[in-house]
Amino acid sequence: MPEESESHLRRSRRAKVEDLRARGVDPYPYRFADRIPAVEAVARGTPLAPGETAPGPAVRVAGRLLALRSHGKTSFLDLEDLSGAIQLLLSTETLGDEVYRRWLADLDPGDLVGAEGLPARTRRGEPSLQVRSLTLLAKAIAPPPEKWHGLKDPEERLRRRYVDLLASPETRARFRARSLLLRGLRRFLDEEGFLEVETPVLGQVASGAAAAPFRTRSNYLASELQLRISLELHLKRLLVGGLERVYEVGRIFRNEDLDSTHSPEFTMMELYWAYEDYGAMAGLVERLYASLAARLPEWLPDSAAARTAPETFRPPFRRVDFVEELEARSGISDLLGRSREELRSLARGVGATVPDESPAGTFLDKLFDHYVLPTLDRPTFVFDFPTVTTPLAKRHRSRPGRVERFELYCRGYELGNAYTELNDPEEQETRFREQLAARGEETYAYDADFVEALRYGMPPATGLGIGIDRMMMALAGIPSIKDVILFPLVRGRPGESSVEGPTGPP
RNA sequence: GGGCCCGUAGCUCAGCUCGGUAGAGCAGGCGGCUCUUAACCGCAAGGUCAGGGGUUCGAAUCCCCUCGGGCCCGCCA
Repeated sequence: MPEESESHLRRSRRAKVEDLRARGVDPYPYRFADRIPAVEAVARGTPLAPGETAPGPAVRVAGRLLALRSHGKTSFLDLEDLSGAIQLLLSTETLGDEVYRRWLADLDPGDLVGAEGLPARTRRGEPSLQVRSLTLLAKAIAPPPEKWHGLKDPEERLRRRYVDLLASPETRARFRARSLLLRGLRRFLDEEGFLEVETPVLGQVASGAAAAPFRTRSNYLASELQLRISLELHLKRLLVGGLERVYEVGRIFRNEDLDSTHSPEFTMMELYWAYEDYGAMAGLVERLYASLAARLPEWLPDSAAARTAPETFRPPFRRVDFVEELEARSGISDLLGRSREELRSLARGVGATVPDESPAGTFLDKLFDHYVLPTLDRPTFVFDFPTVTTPLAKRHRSRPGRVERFELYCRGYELGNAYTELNDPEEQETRFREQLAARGEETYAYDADFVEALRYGMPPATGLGIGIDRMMMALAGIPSIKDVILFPLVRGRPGESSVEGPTGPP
């Protein structure tokens, strides 16, 4: 526990804890069984007439006290659990003067309590629980945020997400929706016959994408390790091994900035499907998004996104060709016939500031981002990227200079990236070497064991990658990635839980 | 990496332009109230004005530095 100067609020609550203990009451008891959700308790009271109390049976609810409104001999307490809130009705009439006063004196907003009582409606018609017994389940020493405004400070909402969650039903609903979305995704893939697998986070070299890895060290191996930046190369090894349809939902790590659409650790879903190509994959992606969007109203009710998503993601999705669409939007002809220098000056012309020595594909990507991306306001597959930036995809079966790859875009978000996978070991080796030659540092690391795996024979296959955080953002209409990650990376503050002693490589 | 903005009580915010004893609401304490639901009424209390330095008779306010955060741009899938 950090030493912090105790506010008078905390002192007062701590004093109540001591007082409870002195009276033999455990402020942190072990269990409160047989409770029903608050909304269900509300439903039991709703059919009653105003002023009426049900004869029975008694019900039990548990949750956090939001507000206490005391009127002398009657008091109203709002209790909230994950399902919703219910009003507790306390009166000297049912409890007796002494017990009533004792309970009110013991309790504060933020406390966790269990209540048993009879469903009732107040004279004003509010469904309530006429309380017979009340049990403190955990005394809150720290006072909750203000009941009306909640926790607004964006920094505190991230640093102390638990306070954001306890104070905000909207935040709880958002993260619950993320969980349900993930469950829906797994169910869909399971039903399609895919096996969920787990592959290593730690390895000698992180490959499968172009990104700076986090580095750490194994004491056992006495060597540097890297955290994965992609799931791809291990999952393809599983295709070699005969698992045929596999997917993984896992955290990957890229040593980059945190901004509204990037997080240094984020959740990636990748799947690999033997004996199919990227055309089949486009069909699967379409069905996947349509099925998830259709259920969004159930997962995140009362949201604008839930109302529009089922229609937005109704198949078939629009399909465009990377080069044709870019040429049409930009008015530039013969893009693939142009030199790297020409493409660079075209990219510079639209404000891109990438390094001069970047490969041609980088300049094409910049042009695409400028001319085409803003026009993709409904789900659109972009097909057949130029070969240059995609070392893991198979060359297009009929179009020179292209690979069999598509990305799905919607409203500026990339919602999926798929290839017909390269499975020729010699070509894979060449493409890795070209990458290394072209860019040096941040590029696809050469993974010799992966090439060796391909030499045993990887079936023809298609693969897909979807960033789950962005999928959640796009479906639920949330503009910042920090709002879909429970505990985003934040800078440490002096004096806060620092690690002592040696912590890793210098 | 560049620019703009923010940090005041546990929480939500005034006060800063134009320097002069630190303010409100909620929450907490005491008292009152048998139907409220942002309950209400009365009384009393609550501050490292993010941190450090400077200017000044005097700094929450002006200047500089540091820390933390937000937004935009750039970079990065």
